Amino acid sequence: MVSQARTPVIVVTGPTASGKSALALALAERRGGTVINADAMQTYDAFPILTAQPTQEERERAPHALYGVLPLSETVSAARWRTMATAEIERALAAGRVPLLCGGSGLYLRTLMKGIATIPDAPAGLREQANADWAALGPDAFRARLAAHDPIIVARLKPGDRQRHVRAWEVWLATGRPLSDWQEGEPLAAPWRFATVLLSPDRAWLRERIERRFDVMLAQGVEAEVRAVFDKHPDPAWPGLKAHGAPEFFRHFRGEMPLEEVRRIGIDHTRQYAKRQMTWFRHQMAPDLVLDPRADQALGQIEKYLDNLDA
RNA sequence: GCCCAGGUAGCUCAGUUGGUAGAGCAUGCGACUGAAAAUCGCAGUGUCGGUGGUUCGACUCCGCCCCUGGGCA
Repeated sequence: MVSQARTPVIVVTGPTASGKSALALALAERRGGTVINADAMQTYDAFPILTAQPTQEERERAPHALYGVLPLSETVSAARWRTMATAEIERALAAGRVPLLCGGSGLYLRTLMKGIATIPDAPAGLREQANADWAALGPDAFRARLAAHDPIIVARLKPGDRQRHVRAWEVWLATGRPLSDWQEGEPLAAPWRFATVLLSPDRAWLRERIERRFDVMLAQGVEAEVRAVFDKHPDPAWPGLKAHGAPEFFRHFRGEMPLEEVRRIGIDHTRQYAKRQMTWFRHQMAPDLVLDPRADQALGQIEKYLDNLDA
């Protein structure tokens, strides 16, 4: 048994449907770990099936944290997740357990490991107004208005990138200080050592797996799960409603799309997301261990690596 | 069998009065500092159903054939 004081925080990441959860659970069982969710969508409580959260049985095999902890009406962000994850890591360590981050939100993991600029929260409603401005003014005028206060950020952003322009404007309005200026500040570094494991699957294999998983979700009753939320007429702006497949199911419920198309588009979007994740990991991350999830010895390789760290 | 409408990128389709083609989606590649399952950027690809003809030149016009959908028998 290795000394837990020397054991780093373990990070298991990779594209969606690559087998992160199963691997993390196996590791947690063998090392006395707590699995901590590092996936934005899985923090919401509304779509456990659609977002592929661990099942009840799986959660009984080892402690799990940050799964389905926020109502759909709330918004997670990288910084908010970092705060929650930090608390969970500390709690696990205090209980003598190995913190095991598991998830595919690359930005969140980077925010935790390398930090992010500290910026005050913007008052509610500002973002909504900024989005409305973008629609009313059009990209060029919105951009010009922002450039008058934060030329640096405007130079960095692609002209069509509504979301980031809106964010920059919101920060300027809320703080009177340019976002580019805030970002100059020293990010808070995490106090722990991390051991990062990246699952890097073959694309064709993953594409097929994503399709199969969608069919499994259908068999498990995702349609009813999404329907229950649809029937409550949620605010369409809630970020949690963007889980792959949810917008398509909504259109289906409105009679605008056959189920077969929901399936097709849901699968397509998930595959596109997996591609974006792989691009992110390839260029934004330097993992300690890169594994092919198809390999049976993946678990063994990780344990060997961890044991060598402690030796 | 006859009539009509079609056969153009992987899919759905556009293509002005003849000058060898282009959108959306899909795909590939990339960016990424508080919505990240988000938000964006860039880039392919085509025996224009087949075949003969008219023409300097045919995806565009004409003949024949094949296939698909609809209608009439």
